[in-house]
Amino acid sequence: MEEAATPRLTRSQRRRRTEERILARARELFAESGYERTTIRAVAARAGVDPALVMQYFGAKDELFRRAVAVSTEEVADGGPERLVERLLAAVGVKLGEQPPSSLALLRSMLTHPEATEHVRTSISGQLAHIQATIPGEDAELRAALIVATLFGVTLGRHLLDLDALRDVPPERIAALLRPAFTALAEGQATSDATGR
Amino acid sequence: MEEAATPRLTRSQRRRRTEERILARARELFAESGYERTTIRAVAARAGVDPALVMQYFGAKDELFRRAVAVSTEEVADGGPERLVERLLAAVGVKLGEQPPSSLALLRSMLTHPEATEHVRTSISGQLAHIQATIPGEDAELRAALIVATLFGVTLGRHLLDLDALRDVPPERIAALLRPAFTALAEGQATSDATGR
DNA sequence: GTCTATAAGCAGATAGAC
DNA sequence: GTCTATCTGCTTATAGAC
Repeated sequence: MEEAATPRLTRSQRRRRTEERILARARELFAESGYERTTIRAVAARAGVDPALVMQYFGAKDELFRRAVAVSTEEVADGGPERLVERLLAAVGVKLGEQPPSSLALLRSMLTHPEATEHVRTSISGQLAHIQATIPGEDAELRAALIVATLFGVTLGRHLLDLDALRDVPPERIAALLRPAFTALAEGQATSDATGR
Repeated sequence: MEEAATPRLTRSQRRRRTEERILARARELFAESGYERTTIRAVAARAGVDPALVMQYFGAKDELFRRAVAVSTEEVADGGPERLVERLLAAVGVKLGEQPPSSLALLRSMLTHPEATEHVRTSISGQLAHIQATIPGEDAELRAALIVATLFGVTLGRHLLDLDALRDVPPERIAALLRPAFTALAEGQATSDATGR
């Protein structure tokens, strides 16, 4: 419509790029330091823009965080009960490979940022319900919860606590060791007399 | 030495009591909201004292936090390899019973407060080394790490994320379901071919 | 459209009155 | 010894100049 000299990128394209860059840097910082310790100023500095611009684009810090963690909701692949353990181990592989920064950002703040807590709780409940549905027996819910908790603990230990014993281990080795444990949880019989009573 | 009217509590006793009360309330708040969101003012308000008094006693917020989480380093009871699983399950019972507020305060901030992260990492490494020493085979370290991670995940899910599926379950039931899984991790053989390669 | 300047609020910490 | 009043610094957020 106008006589613009057709720049290589239109304004809206440039805007989108800048926005994406800010978001990427925000994810990094949220993943490193959590919600509270991450400042708009630091995000802006790392993205090479003015702090006011971040506010202009995202309105408020809450909103920036929400956008930064928005992507991350995974699903455990569907399937019959007999292949459950294999699918779980595949999930282990995924969780222990490269985790997307958006997930790490969410996990990092999950214990201290109420909204993040709720997000994680919902996500876990979803996985749990899904696994539960393919486990037989009346202990299904608890068994599913223990499986999810294990997955959870390993992911945390590796990516957020950086435990030496987990950090540099190939996912396949972990999956191999976890297989009998998951099998026991998913299919095994409960042993009574846990307390020696 | 002096003519004091022997009050029911000496000044130093009163002081110690007040200090303990502040510490207890601080633990509660740190456990609920984490380090960042807990303010000296809020601690003082809950303890019914003046904010300046808290500073007087503890000097700085960091120091208050350090004192609040100081107590919590547990040990997995010692013993030979053959009883390892039973000792682990006993630890489950402990971890799933009432957790001391100092532990919860530490755990709540473990992902976002660098000092807390380090504290937890050290504590976990200690447990890990201990368990590792009683597991045979060359996978000992990794197996121990997976056991600790599981314990960790369950504790977190129950006490900090308040997962419905874990919150109200008697520790004995959880221990019973966990036994075969721990046995598999502590004594079982690794199955190869985790990736289907 | 982008940035400068600044407002407004809240935190931890301090100095000094009582 | 305990509290009042305040300082200093840092944050998010806004208003307005360029």
